[in-house]
Amino acid sequence: MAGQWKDLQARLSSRGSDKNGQSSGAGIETGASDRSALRAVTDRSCPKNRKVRELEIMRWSSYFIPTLREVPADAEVISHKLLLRAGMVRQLSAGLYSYLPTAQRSVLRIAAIIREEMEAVGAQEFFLTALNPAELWQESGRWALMGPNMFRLKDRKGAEMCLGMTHEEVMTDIARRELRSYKQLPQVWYQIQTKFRDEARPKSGLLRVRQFTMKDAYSFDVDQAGLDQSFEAQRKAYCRIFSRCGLDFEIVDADSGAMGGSASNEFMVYTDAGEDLVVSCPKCHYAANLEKATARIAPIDDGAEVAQIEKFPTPGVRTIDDLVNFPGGASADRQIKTLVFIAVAAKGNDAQNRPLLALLRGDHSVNEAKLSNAAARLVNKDGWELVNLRAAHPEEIHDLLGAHPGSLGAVGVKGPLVIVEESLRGRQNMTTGANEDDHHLRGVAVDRDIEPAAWADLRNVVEGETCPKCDGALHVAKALEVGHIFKLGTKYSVAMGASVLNADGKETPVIMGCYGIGVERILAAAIERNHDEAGIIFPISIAPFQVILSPLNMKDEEVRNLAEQLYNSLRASGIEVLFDDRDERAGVKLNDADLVGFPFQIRIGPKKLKEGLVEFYDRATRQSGDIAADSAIEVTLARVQAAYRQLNERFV
RNA sequence: CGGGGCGUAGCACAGCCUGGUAGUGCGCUCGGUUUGGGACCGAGAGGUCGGAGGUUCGAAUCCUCUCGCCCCGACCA
Repeated sequence: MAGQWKDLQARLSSRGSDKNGQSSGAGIETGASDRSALRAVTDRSCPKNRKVRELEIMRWSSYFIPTLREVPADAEVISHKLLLRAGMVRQLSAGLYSYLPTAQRSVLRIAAIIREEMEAVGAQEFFLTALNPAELWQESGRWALMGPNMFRLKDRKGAEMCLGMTHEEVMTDIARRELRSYKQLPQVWYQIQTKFRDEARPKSGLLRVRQFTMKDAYSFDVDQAGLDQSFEAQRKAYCRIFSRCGLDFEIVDADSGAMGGSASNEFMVYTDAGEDLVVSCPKCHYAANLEKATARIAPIDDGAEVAQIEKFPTPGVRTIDDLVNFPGGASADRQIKTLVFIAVAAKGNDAQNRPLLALLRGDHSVNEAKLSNAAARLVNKDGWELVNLRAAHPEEIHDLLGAHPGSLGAVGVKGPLVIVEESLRGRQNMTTGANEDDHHLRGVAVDRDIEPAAWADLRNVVEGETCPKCDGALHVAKALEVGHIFKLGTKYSVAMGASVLNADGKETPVIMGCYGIGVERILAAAIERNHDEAGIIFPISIAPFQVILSPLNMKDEEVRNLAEQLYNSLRASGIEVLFDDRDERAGVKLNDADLVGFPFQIRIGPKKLKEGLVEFYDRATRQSGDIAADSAIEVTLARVQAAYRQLNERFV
């Protein structure tokens, strides 16, 4: 991995000067590929205008950065507020955002980093259509599974279409048509594409949206060992991508959810704006999404088994707490909590609603992802597929158990599937509802009195419980998912018939992996993690510009002249510089620069210039220092390079 | 989908309860004075009050419907 990284660096540094005299030398990454493509067109079509256009495009007076003084009322999370205030994005509709030029520059730079790291592990870039025919999704079974989260439409002939939420089906379709032999494998294909999801509730600015950019990669291998290698290569590439983007992240064990498959890792960035909870151990490397996390809990001494269950009246008792405080009640960890769910299952065109009881210790809370997995396993046994799992309505509960929530239990229950949480194994002298309003049972022994259809881990781990791997105390924190890698296995290749002949001449389904990154989430996460009261503090690798050049008084001729000079020299040195040539007061320029978060600023003021000095300002530390005006280029280059080194160092 | 909140000038908001000439700050335009952390003075431009219907002599204001946005929950590769 270190070797690959050095190769990459060498490639970057060996990039020559282009024809406009802009050099990408000195190892400074400029996201040059997109820009040079643009330039090539301009060069041919309008050579005379090119110079004018290029000079003006990096001048704030003509560049579009509509910063806001006041915070828009609709914004809640910090990244959303700052993206709006910094003039980077504007909202078009719920969950739909326009990226203005500075945001687009950042997004392109993030995409460029992703491309470099994908190519470095041998992944090949595709460009697929966002518009997909329904048939493909029907083949994989996800047409039904995705439900209302998928944007659907009909073409003029009435054929059903959808907007892609992800591209397993399309990639698998290409694979099945073209791949014939194990000799063609492995293949790793990726794209950076717009995805559409009709989210029930878009929110938090760019964090949960209905249209976004995703890098999605798919690997095709002939055997499990190959998949393991592909998976590992992606995992390492992801580490480099997020590091180069300046993000601190945690790799966590994750639930595979509707994607199916076995191993699954999420790349998480800790932030309160995130919607996931990560359980981590400070003593070892254990980290898992709450949906997957486990913990060891202390055994509880239940005393000697009593022979008889005893029903007793509990007027008005509705909650676990009520029963704790009720005379003759029980502590929460000696109660059995009974929750009723409806599993919606399908088999072909048949559908059925199956009631399901989840039993947990009174002081534990149910984790619906775990419950859903357990329910799916049960339902699958009979050849059905779990479509949905929902909490039962109060009327349904009463019809089923003859009592209202607050007095429910599973003792003697025959009809519904009963799933019992692992921590209830062997427990006795427990208290639970009697399925008769205002009555409970005590003296319940789980093994003796309850008939489980399955045992399962169903509960949420809580702060402070013991790590499953060591004796550390677990920590729970909010986090944002920026990447997710799966070992899919053969779910799609079997469903859609993608197979090759192996070395023994036997037809075998290809083994797949899929690997996703939310591009704009990287941008938003970087802002969540890097900001202060003045604004954004961009990591240099993804900043819209590396440097802002700020003459503090445009009326002063000497200031103006030096600024022009420095501007040209910086550009010639390959620095991405924005020239704040606006005729604004110093305060406005300084505040705007801090708000948008350019990593470095060169400030030219009339007084210091008389002594031959300019100021070099570091946005992250908010420290500035005087430097000789004629050393400004040298200093800037050194600081920019040092900033990149700092980001890259973790993987050398 | 359930609960809550909000739609009035580019932005942030007041006015609504108690119906009668649509306002404040910032931003914008012009003139002048200023010029190192979001200047000051003066003069201006800018609003179908989200939309439709109703009540009324008269509706931003009251009533009904509707659309949109935000937040909480449900949901979420």
